[in-house]
Formats: sequence, C-alpha cells, structure tokens
Amino acid sequence: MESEELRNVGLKVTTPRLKILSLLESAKAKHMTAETIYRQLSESGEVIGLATVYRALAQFEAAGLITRHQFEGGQTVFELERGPHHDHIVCVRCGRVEEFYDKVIEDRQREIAEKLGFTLSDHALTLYGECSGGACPAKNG
Amino acid sequence: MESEELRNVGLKVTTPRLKILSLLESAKAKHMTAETIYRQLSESGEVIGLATVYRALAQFEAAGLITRHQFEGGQTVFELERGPHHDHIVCVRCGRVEEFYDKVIEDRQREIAEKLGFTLSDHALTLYGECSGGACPAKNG
DNA sequence: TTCGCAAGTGAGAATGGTTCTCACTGTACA
DNA sequence: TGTACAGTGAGAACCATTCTCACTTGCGAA
Ligand SMILES: [Mn+2]
Ligand SMILES: [Mn+2]
Ligand SMILES: [Zn+2]
Ligand SMILES: [Zn+2]
Repeated sequence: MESEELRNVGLKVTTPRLKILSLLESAKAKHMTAETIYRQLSESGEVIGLATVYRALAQFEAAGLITRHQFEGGQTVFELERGPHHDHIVCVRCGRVEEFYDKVIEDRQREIAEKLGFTLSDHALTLYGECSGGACPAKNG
Repeated sequence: MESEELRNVGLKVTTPRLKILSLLESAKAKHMTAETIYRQLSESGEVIGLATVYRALAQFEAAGLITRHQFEGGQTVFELERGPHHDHIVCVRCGRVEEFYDKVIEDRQREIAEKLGFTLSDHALTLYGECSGGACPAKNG
C-alpha cells in the first residue's frame, strides 16, 4: 500500500500525499507536471492545493520515490521511480517520450567521471529528435 | 571580426550584439548566464538592456553561434560554439564545470535513436558529481 | 551622402512556474 | 483522548525570462 511507502521513507501518512502517490501510479501518462497532477486531482474531486503538490513532489524526490526531469522547452516532469534506471528520448515535434537504458553509455559515464577526478553521483541524458512518420501524430496533417 | 560573424548569419551589426559577442569571446568564464553577461557589460560601462541581452542570446543560439545549457539547480548558461561538440560534468559542491567528448557515447546515442525510430537532432548529457579533494575549493573549510 | 523605414533597443510591465507565508488542520504517539 | 508539531491551502511573493511600446539605428536605395 502507499501508506507503507510513505512510512518507509519517514513521511507522515496524509491524504494529499496518498492521493498524489496513487495518481502517479495509476495515471496513463508516466511523466507528469505538477500542474497536470494538480488538475487531474481537482477534476476527480480531490481538493489539494498546488503548493501541496509541489511540496509533496519535492519530498518524494528527496526520499527517492520519484525522479524529476527537465526536458528542454517544457516544464519539469515527475515519474515514479520504479524498476531500473533509464534515460529519455523526446520527439521535438509531438512531445512523445520514450525510455531507454544503455549499459555502454552508463559505464562510459562512470569512466569519464573517474578520469576527470569526479565522484559521479548523478547524470541527465536526454536525446531529441523526430519520431517516425507513422508513429508521430503531429506529422499527420 | 565579430561583425563578419553577425553578417554571415544574417543578423544586423549593432552595438549591443557586438558587445555581447566579444564579451563571450574574452570573458574568463566559458559558461555565462544572461544576468552575468548583463552585469559584466554594465560594470565595464556598456549600457545594454537585459531584454536585449536575452534577445541577442536567443538569436545567436538560433544562428548556431552559441549553445545553451540548463544544469540542474542553476540558471541557463550560454557558451560560444567554437571547436567540436562536447558535454559537461558539473561539481555539485563547488559548481565547477568540466567539458568532455566521448565518441563511444555519441555513436551509441545515434544507434539508440535509430533503433527507437527517431531521427536524432540533438542531445543533452550532463554528469554530476564531486570533484576531487584538492581541486574542489568548496571542500577546503 | 542622404533618406526612409524595417529592424533593433531599453525601461518597465507582464508572465508563469515555483516557493513562501501564515493561520488553520490533522497525524501520530503517549 | 489530548497535545505537540508537522502538514495544508489560499494567496502573496519570487524571479528568470518575455513582452510592450515609444524611440533609435543600421543600411539599401536613390
Ligand atoms: Mn522515464
Ligand atoms: Mn561547454
Ligand atoms: Zn513525434
Ligand atoms: Zn568541486
């Protein structure tokens, strides 16, 4: 249950936090903005302040429950941290986001950091391009 | 001369644009925020509006003269597009920025995009970590 | 050269995503 | 159950960036 998850990371179990967590789990879109989360909760009758949404997301991130991505030209998006690490490729035409994991790149990053005398703690890799003709909604008409 | 550079990309040669371009060329810091550029120009007696700085930077970027980077937790920084492409590693403690180029990663990105049905147009890769003890000013005291 | 005018500029207002404030509320724990 | 203190919501504040608009400037045509 989501209550467990909150307790496990040392956060009090409150209604807003539970609602936000379950929305992140059940929503069709995997990557959501704070605004989107706020609106979807509002539309389903949950009255949760936008400030609370931002606060909860920041806490979830600090606790490692979710990750934050800033794709260029868009707002910050959040996603549940489930399963293995991955990076993203974004269609600059329609905004579609695909995920990928590449061991070669991941390993290389560690080597590069080491060679430059850094202790690697994180990285952000996002590819941008246009998705293929049929798949890209924005290309049809 | 910088006038050439502006003309070559189809931009009128104006005083603000020239000042901004030369500052980017001569400044000690390679990666600068709009605010920093504005302040440095002001301090050297050049009166150029902040809005103009932002406008010029946007135009320079569109023209391919400079590139824009958004490191997490910081403001957008700009740098002159000279020499070959590179990515960045940022010290989360002191903010130092180092540059690197890795052919393996670059090639892999292209392959990944292709495999996923995307035509790659750009990418953003930034590593984060702590730079080594002696080199990191923030670690001394 | 001089002219005309589209393009550029600067000051300040507006924007918009995110954070802060503060009085009120709810959770957790004894 | 009571209480202390963390959490919440509404709206104000923040702040990087963009927009507005009256004025200026670069530059091709004459
Ligand atoms: Mn993802
Ligand atoms: Mn650089
Ligand atoms: Zn697409
Ligand atoms: Zn450092």
